[in-house]
Amino acid sequence: MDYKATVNLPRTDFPMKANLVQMEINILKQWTETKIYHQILAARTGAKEYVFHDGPPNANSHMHIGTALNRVLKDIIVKSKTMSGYRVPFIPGWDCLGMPIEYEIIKGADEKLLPNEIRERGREFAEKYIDIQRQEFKRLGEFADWEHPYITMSNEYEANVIDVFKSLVEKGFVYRANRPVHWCPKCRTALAEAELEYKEMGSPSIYVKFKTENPDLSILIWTTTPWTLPANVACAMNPDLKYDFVKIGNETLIIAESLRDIVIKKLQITDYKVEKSVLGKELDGLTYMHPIFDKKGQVVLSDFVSKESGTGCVHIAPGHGYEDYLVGLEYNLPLVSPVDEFGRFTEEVPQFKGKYVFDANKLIVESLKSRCLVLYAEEVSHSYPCCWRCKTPLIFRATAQWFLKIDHNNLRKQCIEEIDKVNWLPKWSKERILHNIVERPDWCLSRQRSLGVPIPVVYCNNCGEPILDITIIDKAKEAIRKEGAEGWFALQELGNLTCPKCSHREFRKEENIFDVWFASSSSWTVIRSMGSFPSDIYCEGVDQHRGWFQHSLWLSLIAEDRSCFKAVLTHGLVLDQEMKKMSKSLGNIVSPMSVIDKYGADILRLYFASIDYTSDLPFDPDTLESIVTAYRKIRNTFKFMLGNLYDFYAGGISASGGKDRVDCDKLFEIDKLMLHRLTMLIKTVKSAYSDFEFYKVYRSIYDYCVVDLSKFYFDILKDRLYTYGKNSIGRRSAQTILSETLTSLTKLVAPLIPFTAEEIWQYQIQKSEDRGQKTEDRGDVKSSVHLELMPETKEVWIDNKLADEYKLLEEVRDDVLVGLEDARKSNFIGNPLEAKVILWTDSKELRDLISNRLDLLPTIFIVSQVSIDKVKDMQRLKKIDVRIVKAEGEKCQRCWIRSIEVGKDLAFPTLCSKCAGVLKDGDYDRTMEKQAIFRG
RNA sequence: GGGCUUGUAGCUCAGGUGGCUAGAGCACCCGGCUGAUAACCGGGAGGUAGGUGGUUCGAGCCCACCCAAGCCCA
Repeated sequence: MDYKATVNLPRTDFPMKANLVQMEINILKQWTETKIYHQILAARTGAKEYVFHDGPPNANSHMHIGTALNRVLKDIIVKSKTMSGYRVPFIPGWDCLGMPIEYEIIKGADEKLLPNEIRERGREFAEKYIDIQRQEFKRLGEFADWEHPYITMSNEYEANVIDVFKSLVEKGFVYRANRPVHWCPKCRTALAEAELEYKEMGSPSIYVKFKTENPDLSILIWTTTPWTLPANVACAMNPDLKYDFVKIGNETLIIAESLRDIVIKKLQITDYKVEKSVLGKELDGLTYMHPIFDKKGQVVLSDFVSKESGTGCVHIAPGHGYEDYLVGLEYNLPLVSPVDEFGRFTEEVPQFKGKYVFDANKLIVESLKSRCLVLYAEEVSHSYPCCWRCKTPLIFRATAQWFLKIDHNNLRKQCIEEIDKVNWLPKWSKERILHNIVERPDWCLSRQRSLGVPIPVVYCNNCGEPILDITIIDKAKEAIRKEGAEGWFALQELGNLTCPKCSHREFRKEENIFDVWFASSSSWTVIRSMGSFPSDIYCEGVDQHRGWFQHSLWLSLIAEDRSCFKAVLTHGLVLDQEMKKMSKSLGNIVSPMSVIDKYGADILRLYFASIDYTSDLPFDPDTLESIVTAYRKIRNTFKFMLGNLYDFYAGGISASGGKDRVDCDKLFEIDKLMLHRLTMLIKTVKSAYSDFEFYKVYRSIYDYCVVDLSKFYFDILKDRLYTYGKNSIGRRSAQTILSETLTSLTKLVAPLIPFTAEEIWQYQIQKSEDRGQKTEDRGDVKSSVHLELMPETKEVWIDNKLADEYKLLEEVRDDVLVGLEDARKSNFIGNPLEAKVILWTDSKELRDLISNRLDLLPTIFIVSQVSIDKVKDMQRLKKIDVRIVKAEGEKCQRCWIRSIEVGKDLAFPTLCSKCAGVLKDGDYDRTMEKQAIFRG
């Protein structure tokens, strides 16, 4: 007789095959309909707020894989903090200004556009991508206030930027100066640090003599930018470096001692003599003849002169170099910048007037050579800053710009102190930001572009005096708040303003706009206006140390006198499988949406969650496949639990009580053990969430599913679940644990795979309703898992003694499994239930441990019998001696365990006593049996 | 050229303050089961710890240098 129909097999229509893409879209629809985000916030009314200010991605393209990582991490934080009891409003933002979009607009236009046309088209362009990205972010499963994002091109936002500027002006941080900045001669604009791209480029490398008034004595300088020589005004030496007077034939060269040999060798000079050595400071004020013009220059001293490269004598052109500029300030040197916005020499350099500087290099070198000033010339390849958009090599050019004075009012020092108060995660991130703060030059705020927030400044029409005035700024702020940037440009009424210099009353408006970092780094005003300043956390990629993190800090420090974030979480960048960065030219770009459309968002999320994001992370298809496999394993673990709980009434899927639930003290020993392990898992996972260590969350949950549940507990449990009486305490005890585990795991996993967690959660609710459970009987069970709190850890469930004992028992089990495998290999047995295991050890401690629960061991090892005995031919394994023999008795046709009891019950001659008892009581699932009869 | 970071089996990760015969899981190979079945269980093989030196009785761990990769800056 076939007893299969009398076995309590798992029953569920929860699909093994996830069909994730469709399932996610359905759940998404449901979340939209139930307004899940707002529902969650409402449910957390009165709870402690966790302020998480979103860094705005640029609205200029579809979501990149790196953005996907960032969004997933942010959402895991939002969801896990929410489930930890916080109220976590999340206002998404978009950056709509700046070169990336402006460049696209200009590129796509047939004709030259006016600034307001660029702004208008930029707006349309950004709006399009905000919508696209919003859809993509939603598709990732992100919870946020999607209908009310902040966008940096909104009137309100731009007015806030002006407001921040006002604070800067009021506190005296803003000045206008002629200063060298990175300049793109093609785009004709100053560029932000972030807009530079270093590329390998060839340049002339020349060693040039600066003759002193003694025609036989020269200073030797080295440069790779000959075109800056017309702007030369000085020659810098290091005060503490030794300089040699090197006599070569009739002439003498001044070269730093530390570089002398290298230089001499380079110049291919064999015969020379060091006449004398002096310290750099002794050469202060020495004059020399300008290499191009008929004028004099002087030696100045500066610490920045390196003893490692060049000649130790540095040609100084304050109009063309930042350090040169600083030296110039110190010595009050003239600022010569004879290059126009197209990168051509002006009439200040009549010899080369109109020549593009990079073309002029050659002419300058020839001119120097003709006057025998060049001792050596070659072509060198080095990395050189280029425009990130048009790839043109940049020049350093002095222009009139607006600056933020970093050292005003001790700001830099205050910033360093503030950095110390912020929690930087990981902690090396603090070093990183400090390096960006300590040495940075004043911030150039102005850009000669169109797509951005206008700088609210006017110039006198008569004398050209720039006027920085609070009332003007206030007027600009109001105009922009009402009508945006155009409102400011259209503004006629400036009050009774008179030029402080010439008293004229007519003015023109500044056409420059703010650096895009200024606009995007004012975004903390968004949370300020919500009364939620500062943010508990900022979370962006490592590259933002020089960008958004840093600039947000400066601005909030000035305006609000404190940092806008309490913690900063940094993640690495997404690279390809070879750890190379993704780029169009390498063709190794992976689109996150293609992954989502093929596998589902939960897979992508799980992928990112599984990797330690603190360093850069590779993205490769093989790993993705392994994540798909891992997901299936996790899913199947849930399916097993669901399938075995179909008849279990727990009194609400997460509640205690319920008629089938077994009290803690009546649970089977191994079930108690699993309660202990579950508790430990919950502890680990919760602390990993709170430390933002999501890969630890993933790994502990995954390992729990595979190692603790699937391989160990479930395997052992099958006999009890399937063959024990349906309502027996043994089966109910197991189900109690399954129920608890199911609920806890679903919650724990919810921030990582929100769709699947929701699917499981609602499936359970649906099942209990199908069984006639009313919604009001559900207890405190919420309609969405995302409304729930993380499972509590109950200290009473912790039993370290039991856990230790089972750790040992599992080691014994491992040995038994090896023994069984050997027996199988020699065809002695097939199924382990054919075996009886005989164990022996000389360790009394271990022998006591196993003999105390000898009756449990067959179920733990999943064999028919176990005994403790010292017999012949035992296999000596790691922990214990093992011998496998044939099990005694006959195979029970229902539970397949061999037992000498089989045959004793005449009513059921092929069953063991346990199974016979179950059948007599009729305590098993009859559905299958009826179907079998019906079919038969 | 400088700062920061990363480098443990094919992949993702473990390995408090140096004691290791370097561990898991996945993938792989072999086998079992057919009552989680487009599942499940078992076993096995896989490593010159990026490299070279040093400190130490002893280094995956500490130090120096080098190599590769990433970001940032010149």
